[in-house]
Amino acid sequence: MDSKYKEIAAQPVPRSLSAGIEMEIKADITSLPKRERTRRQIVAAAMNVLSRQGIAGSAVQGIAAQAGVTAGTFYNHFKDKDEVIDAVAVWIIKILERRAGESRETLSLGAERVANGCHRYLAIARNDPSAALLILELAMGSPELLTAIGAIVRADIRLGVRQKDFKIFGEKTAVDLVHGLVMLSMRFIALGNMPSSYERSVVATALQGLGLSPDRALKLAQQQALSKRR
Amino acid sequence: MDSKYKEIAAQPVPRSLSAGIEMEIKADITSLPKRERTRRQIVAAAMNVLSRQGIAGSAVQGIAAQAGVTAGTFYNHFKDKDEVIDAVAVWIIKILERRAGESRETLSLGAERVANGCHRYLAIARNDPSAALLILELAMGSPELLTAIGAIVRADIRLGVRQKDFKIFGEKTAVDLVHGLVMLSMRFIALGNMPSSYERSVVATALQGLGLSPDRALKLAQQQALSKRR
Amino acid sequence: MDSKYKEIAAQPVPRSLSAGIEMEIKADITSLPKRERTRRQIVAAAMNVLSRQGIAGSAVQGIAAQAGVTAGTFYNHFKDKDEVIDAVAVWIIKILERRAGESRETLSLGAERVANGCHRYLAIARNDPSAALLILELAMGSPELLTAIGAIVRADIRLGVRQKDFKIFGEKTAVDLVHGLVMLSMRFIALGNMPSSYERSVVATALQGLGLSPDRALKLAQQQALSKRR
Amino acid sequence: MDSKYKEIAAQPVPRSLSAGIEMEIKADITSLPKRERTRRQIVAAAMNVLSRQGIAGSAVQGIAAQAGVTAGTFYNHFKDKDEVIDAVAVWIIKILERRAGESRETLSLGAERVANGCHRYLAIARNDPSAALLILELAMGSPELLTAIGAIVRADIRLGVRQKDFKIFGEKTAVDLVHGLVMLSMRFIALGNMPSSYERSVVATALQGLGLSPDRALKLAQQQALSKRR
DNA sequence: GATGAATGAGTTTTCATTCAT
DNA sequence: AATGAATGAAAACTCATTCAT
Repeated sequence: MDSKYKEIAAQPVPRSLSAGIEMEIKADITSLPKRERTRRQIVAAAMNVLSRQGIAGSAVQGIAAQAGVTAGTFYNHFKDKDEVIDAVAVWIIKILERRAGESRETLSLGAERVANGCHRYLAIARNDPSAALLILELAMGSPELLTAIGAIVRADIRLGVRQKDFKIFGEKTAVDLVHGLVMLSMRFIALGNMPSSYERSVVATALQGLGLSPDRALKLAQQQALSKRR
Repeated sequence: MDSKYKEIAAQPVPRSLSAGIEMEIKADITSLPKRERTRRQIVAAAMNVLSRQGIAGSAVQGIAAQAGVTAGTFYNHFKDKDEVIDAVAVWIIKILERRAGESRETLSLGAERVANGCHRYLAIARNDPSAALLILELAMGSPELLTAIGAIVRADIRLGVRQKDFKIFGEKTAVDLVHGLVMLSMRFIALGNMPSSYERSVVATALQGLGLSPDRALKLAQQQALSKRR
Repeated sequence: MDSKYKEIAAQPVPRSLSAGIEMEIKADITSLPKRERTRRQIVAAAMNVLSRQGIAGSAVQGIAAQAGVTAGTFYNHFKDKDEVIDAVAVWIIKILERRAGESRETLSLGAERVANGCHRYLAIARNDPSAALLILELAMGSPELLTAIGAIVRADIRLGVRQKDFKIFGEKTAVDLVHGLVMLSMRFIALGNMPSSYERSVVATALQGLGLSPDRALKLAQQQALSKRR
Repeated sequence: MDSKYKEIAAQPVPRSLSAGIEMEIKADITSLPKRERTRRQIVAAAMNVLSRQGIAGSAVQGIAAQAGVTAGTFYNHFKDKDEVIDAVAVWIIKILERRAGESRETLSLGAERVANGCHRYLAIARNDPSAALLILELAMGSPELLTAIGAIVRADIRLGVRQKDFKIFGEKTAVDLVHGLVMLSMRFIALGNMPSSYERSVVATALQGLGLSPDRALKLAQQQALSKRR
């Protein structure tokens, strides 16, 4: 029965960042040529459905229904299921990069930027657990997403090293440290309900791992924690 | 088409630790009563198939075929796919714990133990990429596995703290640091082919994240790296 | 083996009322939009298969094959087996009601109507044993069908009571009397081959149970028996 | 998994007539030779499981588990599932006949006996709905059970006719009247909760259908209703 | 470009039944 | 006689994908 998928589509999404990402994908969609408009609608719908049901649990028909089109239309725009998943990943990277760019502008220290970046990711997990879990799931599946996200923090770390704040054993390892810790913490935050003190502790630990003294690590973690939402 | 599953079963498994784990599961299987013997055979087969095809990509039929029984027999022993996956996870934990226990006996310092443990996990990724990826996938799915594995390193960290080697912001965060970094690195090692210098760098970074000075971190990382195989 | 279901579909249906009901369901099907057309085809096929094989003995695949579609298509139209069975029941009620309405128009007495109704059901059993058995099976499974059919005879009984023909102990019990007797007789007629005198005897007994004198009961039973076919 | 069936077996049976019949089947089982003892145990278990889960919903393995034996043993005693169902039917007939015999001894009038018999069946539905539903289900499947049970009431009706109480149109039809009404009422009682006034009304209606005057019918229905339990 | 309808290959799961011990 | 283990055939249901209109 097709109605089944309509039902899934009808379920309200709790006001959340997933809706946030979904909305960003659909932003100024009206100004686009028709073909691109439908495509975007489908990608946004996929973002929505994938975060709610997980990758394996999502069906093309569900995504199509959520987008308000039929499965046939889906295949007019995407070769197969994987292709739309890739498209979602690409959009997520794009959006995360933009957000990262926005907040980094005002911060001059690499350490600050790293702290800020970590907090931003942890906030996603807190404010929109399902989007966070989707990001993690995507990251597991495609090393590209991992690398892309890594590129951002890599630049910040390099800056921090130049500023003599960080002492690291290798750029890649340093990125992995931050990355690994943050992703694992995102999972815990998204799944359980960790106290917000956990988030600060995570960020401080990451900074210490990059070579900061415990004191400075903690101080920076606190500082950047302030601007929480988003 | 049933032959499909036979083909899967027939594919040779590259000489690997998965075979290693698979073999450990089947060790002294002959001395067991028949029921338990079959059950073990299925668990071992599941270990084999799951690592080759991933969790979502594995079918009960395939596991049964690999075990040399029919799907019906599978369901005589396990309620469903999830149950056998849990059984695999339990076995993996058991085996990892045993291996961890063996090597820790000779090490008195928490820092040494942590270094050694990290190296051990990274070695799994190097020697048996698919088993490593399965472990990672299992860990993503069930926080219990995560916690179980975490318990081992947690004890080592606590020891290191008592010995004034580690300076941490919280036990959980410290565990997550090690865990997150090691798991991410395992993925990279399993997927690409990282140089073995990467492994040392990873371990050193983890130790520095726990509060060790760069020098000692690096030294310990080197030291424990020696006993690689296994 | 898929051919199994094709064979079932290929078996000729003995010229019968089941075919009758099946045909009524498919009547003017060509004028319908495609989706509804297929749906009807499946319901008609279900009617066919269910009467031949019983509810428990019927498989979705068999119904689909009989309808000339695949099982997948079946599930595009019905959530599960139960849903198509319900649809069959609804159609049967609809058809039985229509038929009842047609013959009642010309009869002014409640007693006549009851006699006529009973004969009509018994005729189904005689003319189309398997359809009758299906109706009985459906009635056992869902009290709603029972109630729906009951509503028809209930009105007739009420009329007869107002006309001082019937003396009953309660409307429900009266309905149950007619219902119980007719359904049981339908079974006997459908299974064995009872003489047509049995049918008259059944109707007379029902009328006597409703309070008619033996003479009038028998007379009415004879009278209404004349218009047999259908 | 086999444990599944053990769980079913472990569910407590509400104190009931089903347990009653089950117990009667197992009565003085200890004095029997081993082979017969096991057989009885299985039949009793079948009675238990069939009433709880319906015929289609019962599995051989469940019956075996309930009997405390394995499925293999089941097949040492019965050719197939149908055979044990037949055996249950046979036992039910035997028990119902015995009970009927017990209460009829004291009643001299056919009308009394019929009234008493009807009440006895309705009481089964009230006191043990699931056993009643099983009896009905069995009756639908095998005309033999129907006939066997019918034989009892047939004798009573014949007696009533000789005593000039009943005026009927044929013995078979008269039996069917009683039978049909009682079985349908049993279903209603077993499924919903009908008031006990319903039972009296049912019996009165049956008697009126056999030719009794409304007054006598009602009086006898009341009279025989007194000895309810069992 | 979009639709809606159909497909068919999977996949899980259940269960009556067999059989060596 | 009983067991316990295994079997294999069938059934329900899902879903990615195709295609004529």
